Amino acid sequence: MNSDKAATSPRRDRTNDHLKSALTKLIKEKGFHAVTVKDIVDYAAYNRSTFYAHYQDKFELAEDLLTSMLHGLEIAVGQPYVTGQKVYTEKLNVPSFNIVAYIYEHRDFFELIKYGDTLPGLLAEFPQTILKIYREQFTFETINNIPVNMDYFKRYTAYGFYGLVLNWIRQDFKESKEAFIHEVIDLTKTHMYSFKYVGK
Amino acid sequence: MNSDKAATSPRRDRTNDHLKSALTKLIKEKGFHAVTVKDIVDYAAYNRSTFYAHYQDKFELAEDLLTSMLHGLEIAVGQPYVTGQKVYTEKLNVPSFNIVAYIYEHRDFFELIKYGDTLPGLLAEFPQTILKIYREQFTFETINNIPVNMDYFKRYTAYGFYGLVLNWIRQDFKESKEAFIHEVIDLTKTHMYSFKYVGK
DNA sequence: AGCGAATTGTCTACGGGATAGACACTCCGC
DNA sequence: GCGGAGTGTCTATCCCGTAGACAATTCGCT
Repeated sequence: MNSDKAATSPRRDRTNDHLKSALTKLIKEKGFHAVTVKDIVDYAAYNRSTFYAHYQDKFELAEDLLTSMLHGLEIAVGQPYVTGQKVYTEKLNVPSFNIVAYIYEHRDFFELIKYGDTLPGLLAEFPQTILKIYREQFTFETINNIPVNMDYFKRYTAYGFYGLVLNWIRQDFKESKEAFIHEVIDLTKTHMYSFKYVGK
Repeated sequence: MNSDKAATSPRRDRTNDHLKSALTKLIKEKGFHAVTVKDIVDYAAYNRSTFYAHYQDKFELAEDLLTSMLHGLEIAVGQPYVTGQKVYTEKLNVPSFNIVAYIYEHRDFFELIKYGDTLPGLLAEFPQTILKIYREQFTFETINNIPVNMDYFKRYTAYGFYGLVLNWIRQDFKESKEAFIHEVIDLTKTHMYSFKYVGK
C-alpha cells in the first residue's frame, strides 16, 4: 500500500507553493488570461516539465490556489475560541478576531480581488466562504434575543463583513489592521449580543 | 574540468533565493541575532541538511543576501543609458531613473534598513555601494562647468541621494515611486548639468 | 488566408539535490 | 548541574526536478 506515489510531501508542497506565488504575482502583472505556463515556470525558476508533473494546466493551479487559501481561512477563524464557550461581543478585542489577521497576512493573495482579469472564482467564492464559516462554525445571539430568521441573519452579517473587507483591501489596507478590527467590532455590537464557536 | 560539482545551477540558485527570502522575513519578525538555522529551514520548508549543503551558517547566508542585492543594484543602474552618451539633467525623466525602481521592486529587502537588529553590514554597505556606482559608472558635469573636486562631488551627491532614499523607505514608501523620482530629479538639476554613463 | 513563432501537453532517461536520521557538541534557562 | 534546543557534520537513499524531443495547437503578423 506504500507503493503509491505520495500525493504530498514537503518537497511537492513547497514547489506547489512557489508555483502558486508565481501565479499570484503574474496575475497582477498581466491578468490571468495572459499568464502562460511558461511565464509561471520562468518566474518561479522551475522547468516546464515540473509544472506538468504537478498540475494539468494553469486552471488546475488556479483552482488549487483558490481552494487552499479559502480553506486556510476556514481553519484560521476558530483558533482564538474555545468550542462551545459563549463570547460576548461587548468584550470582543483584537486578538480574538484573527480572521482579519489571516486576510492581512495573506494580503498578497487577497489583493487579487482588486484586479479585473483575476483568479477565476475568487469574487464568487470568497464571500461564499465567509458565509460558510458563519453557518458551520458559529451560532449567534441577537441583542435582547430579538427573534430572527437565523439563516438570513448569518447571510446578512456575513456579507456585511465581506463588504467591509472588500473596501479595506481596495483601499490598500490604508486603515491599520487594528483600526479595521475595531470598526468591525463596533458594528458587530450593534446587532449581536454573543456568539459561540461550535467547531471546525 | 567538468567533473567539478557545479557551484551554481537553476535548482541551487532557486533554493538559495528561498533561503534568502526566509531570512529577510525572519529578521523583520525577531531580529537577526534571534534567527536560527532551524527557523530558516522551517519557514522555507527545507531540511536542515539542505541548509548546510548551501551555506556554512546563517552569517554566510546573510553575506550572500547582502552582496547579491547590492550587486543587483549596481547592475540595474546603468540599464537605461547608452555608454558614453551625455545625458542632460534638464531632460531627465522617470524611466531613465531605474535605480529607484530597483529599490522599490526589492523593497522587501531594502526595508531591512528600518530594523534595529538587522542584516549585518547593510547600513554600512548600502550607501557605499551607491557611492561606488557614482564613482565607477558615471561622470558628472557641474552647472556652468563650475570646477570642483570631483571625488568630493560624487561623495556629496551619492550620500545626498542616499539620504533621500533612506527617508523614503523609512516612511514606508508613502510617496509614490514617480513622485519620489521627480523630487530626486529636481534636486539633481540644482547642481548638475549633465552626466555620462561610462560602463558597467 | 497563411506563414512562422510561441505555447502546449506528453514522454523519456538521467542525476543532482533534498531527505531522514544519527552523532557529539555547545549554549542557556531553570 | 540538569534538560532542552540549536549547531555542525556525516551518511545512505531516492525522489523530484532536469533537459530534450515531439506533434499539435494557438498566436501574432502581414
